[in-house]
Amino acid sequence: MGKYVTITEIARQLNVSHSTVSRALNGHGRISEKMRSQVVELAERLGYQSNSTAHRLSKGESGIIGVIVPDLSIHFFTKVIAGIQAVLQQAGYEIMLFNTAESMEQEVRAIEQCLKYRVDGVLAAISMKTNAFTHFQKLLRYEMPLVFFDRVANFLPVPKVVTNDYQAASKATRYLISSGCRCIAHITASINLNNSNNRLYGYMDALKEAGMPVKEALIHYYEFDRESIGQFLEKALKQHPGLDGLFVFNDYVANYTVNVLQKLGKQIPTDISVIGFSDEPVATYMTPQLSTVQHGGEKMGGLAAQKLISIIKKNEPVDGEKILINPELVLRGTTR
Amino acid sequence: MGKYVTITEIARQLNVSHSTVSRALNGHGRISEKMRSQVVELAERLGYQSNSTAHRLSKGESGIIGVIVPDLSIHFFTKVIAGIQAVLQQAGYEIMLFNTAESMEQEVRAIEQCLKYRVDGVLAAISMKTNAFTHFQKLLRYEMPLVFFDRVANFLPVPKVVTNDYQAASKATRYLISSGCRCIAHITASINLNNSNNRLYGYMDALKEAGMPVKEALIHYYEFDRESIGQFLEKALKQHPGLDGLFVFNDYVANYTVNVLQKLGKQIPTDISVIGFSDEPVATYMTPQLSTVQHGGEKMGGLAAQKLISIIKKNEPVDGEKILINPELVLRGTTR
DNA sequence: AGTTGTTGCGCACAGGTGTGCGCAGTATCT
DNA sequence: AGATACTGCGCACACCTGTGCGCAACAACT
Repeated sequence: MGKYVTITEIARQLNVSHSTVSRALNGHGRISEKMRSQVVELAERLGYQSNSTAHRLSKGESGIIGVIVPDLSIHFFTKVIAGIQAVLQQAGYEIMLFNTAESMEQEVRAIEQCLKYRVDGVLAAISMKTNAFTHFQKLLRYEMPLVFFDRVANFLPVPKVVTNDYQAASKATRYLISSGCRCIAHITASINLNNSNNRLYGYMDALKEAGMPVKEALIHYYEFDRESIGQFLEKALKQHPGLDGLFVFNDYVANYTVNVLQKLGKQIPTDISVIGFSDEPVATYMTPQLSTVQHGGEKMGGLAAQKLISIIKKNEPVDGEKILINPELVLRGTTR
Repeated sequence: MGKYVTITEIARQLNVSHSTVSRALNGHGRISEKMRSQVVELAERLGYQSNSTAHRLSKGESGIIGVIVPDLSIHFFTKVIAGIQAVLQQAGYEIMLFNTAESMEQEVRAIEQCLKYRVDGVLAAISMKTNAFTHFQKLLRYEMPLVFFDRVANFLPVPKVVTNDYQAASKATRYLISSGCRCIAHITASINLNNSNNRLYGYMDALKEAGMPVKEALIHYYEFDRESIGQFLEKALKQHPGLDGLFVFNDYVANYTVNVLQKLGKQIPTDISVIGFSDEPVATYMTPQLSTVQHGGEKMGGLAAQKLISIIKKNEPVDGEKILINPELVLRGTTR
């Protein structure tokens, strides 16, 4: 007994019209209690499943939200998706997932599909290779509700949910200071400027705030060449033997850094405290476990989804509002 | 500017019927070249996007595949999804993603939604807490194409794509032997029996095959208590000072184990070779980098998707066929 | 010129659901 | 008993696309 049961089929079996069945199941129009229970009972028995597609077609809503992510293998984004899903599910939406693999063509295609499927809204993080934005503008021309998260196009009049990198970095640095560190180095990334620059400024301002000098010799611009980290640390330790704190822009690199420091004979955190960034799984699998900044992926996803829903529902005027997420410190074994 | 353009609207503007427009755009019926170009031109100008929902409704296909995953934060599953997406996109399908967060209720709900949206097929990995299978049986009663991956229900007559854990473990162990190891220990998990038991047998059989004894003292059953690993290693090294090889059921635990061994003064891989399992990102962030078994997530996703498509398209009879994926060794710095 | 073949397009329906309107039947009130 | 109100349900349309059938117009043939 294969295929789906429709309300028309139920209507046929009961010798009534399909509208009666519809009313019985939804309780919207007037319907006698006797007929209602009769219909409900048969629907139950035949295993009726309402056809969302048809329903949404006639209502003009799809019940689907397009979620566009640049790289699923970045753990952070999976947390964002979890946050998105929790909120959307509450509101009765499902997720159509697009993984652009950092390709602009894929991103364009994803948006095309969102339009074709008459998705009710789009949540997107922009790919690194995206250098034109006509596809997003097209979305806006169709008045499609859109919210950016994490990777945003600042100049588009679209709400954006992003991490407060500046505050996060300053918080981490201030903690290092308050726990007794007197000479704090920072490893930052030379690409992906938006995020890491803000973290760099947060680090520098926290130092200045505490009356500590910012020294170029204590800042390393990482460019995906691991060896440079060992060289940097050896040189920094030679110039500043009192080096006792380190803030790293990313947990994976922090993990590597801890290994290098241990190999150089340093005790973590007794000699040197280390704080990473993102709270990736690797953080809890290190020895000692890594203190880090919780990137707040689920929170970001949840807020972005809420914002999107309120745009869809209340039709609120869309502006370029930027929602900042203040990350939390997660203190584990690499700090005092 | 504003809402969607329909073929009816295009037809109205050209004073023809909507079927003419449909034919012009799809080229299925007979149509004059003049009319065709006229329609296409106007459609282009108005920014026409065909309404997939309506199209699929009339064709009786949704063009959507439901993908049910127990935990997105497990990196392996994101690779599977990437593999799935690559294949499905080729075939013109989109993904509706469900993350059950290892909850059976969520899994039941996901399947309910798949039915409501008249999804064309379902790819599922079962949650750990699933102890009844009526929801999957319901899916089968509706003749919904279904393929399991990684976490499967063996007794259901559904194709399954899984890792060949036995062969993977035996391959890893044989490599350790061939690279000169003469005393090889194994850390396995005491839960999730299916997978880890097969790995355990693969390890044991490889030893026997090489004429080496299987010793209980060299096998540790890990139960998420890290301290036990240090205790196990110290004891094993005392009883078997010649211990020079280690096969671990999971990269994260392997990472921890390498840290412990280094702390015990062992050189990796000079004194002891280590092989992990899964090729998680952490493997490349260790020093030395971890040799491991590539779990083959993308391959698994791709094969599962292909199987599903062939069921949908050719309507091939469904059986409980089990497709095994033979993982590859990834040799890095923790082996000789 | 009449017959046959071909071409271009409209009509009407299918797919499943929801709803405004109206009709018939019953209950209530005067 | 007649007027009014209300109840229960069917009809027809909307949402949008695709297609089988048939009609009309025209070309080509005998």
